[in-house]
Amino acid sequence: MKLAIPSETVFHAIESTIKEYRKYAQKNISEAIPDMTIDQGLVLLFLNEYPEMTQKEIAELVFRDNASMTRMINTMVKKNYLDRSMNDNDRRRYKLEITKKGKDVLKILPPIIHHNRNSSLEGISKNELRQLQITLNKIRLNCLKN
Amino acid sequence: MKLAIPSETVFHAIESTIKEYRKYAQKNISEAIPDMTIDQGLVLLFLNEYPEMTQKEIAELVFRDNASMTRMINTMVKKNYLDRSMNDNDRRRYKLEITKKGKDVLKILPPIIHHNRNSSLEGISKNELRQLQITLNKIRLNCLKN
DNA sequence: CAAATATAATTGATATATCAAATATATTGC
DNA sequence: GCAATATATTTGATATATCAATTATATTTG
Repeated sequence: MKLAIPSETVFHAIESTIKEYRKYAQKNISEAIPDMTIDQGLVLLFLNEYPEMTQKEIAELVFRDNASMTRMINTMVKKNYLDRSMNDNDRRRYKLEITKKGKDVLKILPPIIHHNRNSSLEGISKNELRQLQITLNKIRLNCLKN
Repeated sequence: MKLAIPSETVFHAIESTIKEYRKYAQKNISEAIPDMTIDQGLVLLFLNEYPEMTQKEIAELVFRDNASMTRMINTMVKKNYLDRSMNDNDRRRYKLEITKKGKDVLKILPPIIHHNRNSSLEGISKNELRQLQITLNKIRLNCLKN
């Protein structure tokens, strides 16, 4: 069986691209907010936009599983970015609130993320980006349906 | 600052695609070889192709850092897929050898990987794939140079 | 309404990721 | 040949990932 060597496949291209982006984005975030990770930042942004969101819903949006989300939120509570308290309407769920420290971060984070996204997409046309999304989506759907 | 919601960005598309592919590919591998992960499989393939490769070189090819590679190889030795012994030419390095169990896996792994790759790329033209690689590479290089 | 089922979140086990610091050996330059 | 430097690998700290099993509460249905 003749197999393309992994590093030449499109999957490797996808993976190395997202890793390079993450490394780059994380570096820029860390410079401004040392103890904040990209993913914790995204969770903050989501919670800010949709305050009623459950952990499960956030997990789906950021494409992570519930267990990961539980642990991520644990560390965010420990780092004092979030407060977790009981939700009296549905006691299986928690009420998640952004702390003062979290709100401060929300002031400086968006421009950094904006810059990360823009600068990593420099020189790529709208059209090219749209095509990228389309092709990626085909791959994703193939994986889901098989 | 108006920020696109993370799940709508191209980065999310990239990330969710590779995750879906990994999940799909891992499922197919696990059915045939329960204790083998995708990445361990790739390391086996690489070592088979390039037996003299150092851990550092493998790490670069599979786009991981040295520390991760050390730990991955530790678990592969523990699972009896690899033997690690001293390299007398350069005693900073190790000699990595694929065990019988590893060789057995190498017989059944390639067709599975082949199938994973093919079926997830169904309905995508050569041209479209080439364009995908080109665009991803632009992003990757933007991240590297910034 | 009670039993069955569904849902939200956690926990345990295991694998991986990154960074920075440490260790051990090789190589280079004076 | 020795000191300075470079290289290969490991280790520690911390964050994350997935799966399966568990807990606790809600909802549905006979």
